[in-house]
Amino acid sequence: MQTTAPVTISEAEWEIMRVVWANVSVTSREVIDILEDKMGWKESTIKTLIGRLVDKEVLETKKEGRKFIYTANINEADTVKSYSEDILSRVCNKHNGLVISHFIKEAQLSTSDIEELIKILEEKSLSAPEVVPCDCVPGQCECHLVN
Amino acid sequence: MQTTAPVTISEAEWEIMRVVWANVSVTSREVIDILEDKMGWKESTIKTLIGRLVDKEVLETKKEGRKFIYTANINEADTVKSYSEDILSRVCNKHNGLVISHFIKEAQLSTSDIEELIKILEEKSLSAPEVVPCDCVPGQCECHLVN
DNA sequence: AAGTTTAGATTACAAGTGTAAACAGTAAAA
DNA sequence: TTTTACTGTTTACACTTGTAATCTAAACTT
Repeated sequence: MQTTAPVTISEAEWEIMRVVWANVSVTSREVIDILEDKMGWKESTIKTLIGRLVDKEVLETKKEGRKFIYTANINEADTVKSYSEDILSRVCNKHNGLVISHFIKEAQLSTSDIEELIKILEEKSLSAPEVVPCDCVPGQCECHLVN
Repeated sequence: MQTTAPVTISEAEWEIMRVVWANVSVTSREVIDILEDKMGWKESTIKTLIGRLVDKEVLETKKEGRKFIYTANINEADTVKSYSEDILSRVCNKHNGLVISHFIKEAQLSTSDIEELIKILEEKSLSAPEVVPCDCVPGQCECHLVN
């Protein structure tokens, strides 16, 4: 069962998730081998992080002999999406464009990525409003200063 | 002096910052009036958050009689940008396009926002690579499973 | 069967957050 | 001038996070 959960995954936990997402199903040993050196983490640390993710039900476990096989209960795309929502919720709607332009500037994009994005934008353009309404709490963005 | 600081602003603190950014310079009273009801926070809570932002040197203060005038020491755009970098650092470069497409789908964008973004993309396209190289730690993204 | 390795569970502990009450000093009001 | 109100400071406390050592039970070696 897939939860588009309001679960928060911390930065360190995210590193673990990347390994799980990439490998689909892993043992703790694999995660440890992959991250121990690269992150400079002790085995213990990685075990703790895995344990927390299991507690949060972000990782599923299947017992296999004495060890567990871990799989992700949320997928990367959904998780990234909820991050997107979070960041967009932090600025006035009127600045959404600006936020995305930052992203585009920072990101490494291939020609085909760019083509794809332009296509999405063009499509979105068809139903886009002339102007985006601000729905901030009055006092939390400049829009309201004018009124 | 403007610090593009590695300072972290928590979610609750961000709400305060929005008020400061929007109003350029504010008193604690103003922040309290704006956020108390909307956030369901007690006056005390807001004072604590302001205090912490001052400690972090994210807010500057100027004494004015018995009260302080608060101004931001970091700007919204830079802060948003550092968030962008953070989120991009959490996925394989090859997925940057996907991340941005999520953003575009979630965001409310006006026709002129969209035009602007397309323009940026077209420009970026001129120097874009055919394919983006993955630079993940082996095991942390699918790219490496193949090699 | 006894010893050793290993996987997961338990415990630890400091820093950061969300949330707030209590306090102290100064300015304003009576 | 005494009282009141208000602003900033101190203290509080539980939960999360980063980071890890230790413990326990099972499995693998010899």
